[in-house]
Amino acid sequence: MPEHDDHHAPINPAAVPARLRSLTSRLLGRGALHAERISNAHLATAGATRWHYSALVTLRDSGPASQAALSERTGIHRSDMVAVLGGLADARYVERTPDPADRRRNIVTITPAGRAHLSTLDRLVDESQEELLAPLTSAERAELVRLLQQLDDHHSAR
Amino acid sequence: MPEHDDHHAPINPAAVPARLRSLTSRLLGRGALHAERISNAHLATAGATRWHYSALVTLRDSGPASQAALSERTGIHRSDMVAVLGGLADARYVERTPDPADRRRNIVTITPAGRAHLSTLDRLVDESQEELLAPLTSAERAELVRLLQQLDDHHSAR
DNA sequence: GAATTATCGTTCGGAACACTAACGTTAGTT
DNA sequence: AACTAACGTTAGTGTTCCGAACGATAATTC
Repeated sequence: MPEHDDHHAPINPAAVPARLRSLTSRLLGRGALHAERISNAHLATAGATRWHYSALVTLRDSGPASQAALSERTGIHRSDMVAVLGGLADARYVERTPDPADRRRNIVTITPAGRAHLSTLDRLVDESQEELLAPLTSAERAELVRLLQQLDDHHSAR
Repeated sequence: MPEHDDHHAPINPAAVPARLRSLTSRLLGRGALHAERISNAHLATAGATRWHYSALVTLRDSGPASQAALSERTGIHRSDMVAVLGGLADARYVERTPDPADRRRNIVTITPAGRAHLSTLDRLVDESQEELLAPLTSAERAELVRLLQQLDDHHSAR
């Protein structure tokens, strides 16, 4: 007969050790997972992914660009960019036209339909960030962004 | 003839748009990637991975445990834990013995050799954190850990 | 006590992600 | 002219995270 309070007690009831709990690399991984799940869930309601969103935002805010330039700006690998733009082009959210000045390149441009779609995605992303950052004050959110940017800038530097 | 300063200039030289640059979910993803690369590179010099490290630390700091308990504490999926412990057991860093009180369970224990190995890994992980957090002051590192813990605690809560 | 329900370790496989290699095409360099 | 390099594209690899299912065992319910 089982004791009700010691039911499924593991050999040792201790939780995550402090060493692990305060490991920044681990916390970053877990934070990224949470963020990824939340963002994908929201964006999926509009049939989009984070990659689609990144590409569209970059096209809107930094203007038309070649696929290589888009890759560099978004961090999406150029071999993955093909499918992302393929999907966006199929939905008429972007247009791919050959660059007359350099025939190796495509000039990718966001369409009016793409802008409309993007404004929906913008809203979904805002909701994602709100859900993700719910436990933090707005000062804390700003500080977190600042620290993460410093980290990224440092390690992305060439 | 190419101009040397405009060599490979993309259609539009603008960089990552601000909207993208300050997106916390994106920054978390990039930070996690940097952290993962650095940690793996260091741990690989001792033939280990982050999973091996997490398991060993948890066994040392929280004591012997079943595989299910280990899974819960480390966040490693129980189906992946099998191979991790298999590797550690092959190297004699842990021992898996059936639990006499519950024959479904294995009791996993870290061996003296495992502790010795772990002290090496501890050093490598410390070096990883130092490399990862190089651009931050020690106050900033503490603040980053605090913020990330708040985030993780909130989203890991059941 | 028998039948059901749940947990354990384990195997298999899938989905997403980041990336490499290679190719034909085009441009730039020597 | 010959070489080198970048472009978009396809195919494929390794890792990570996860769900499904299984036999074995334990706990719960009738």
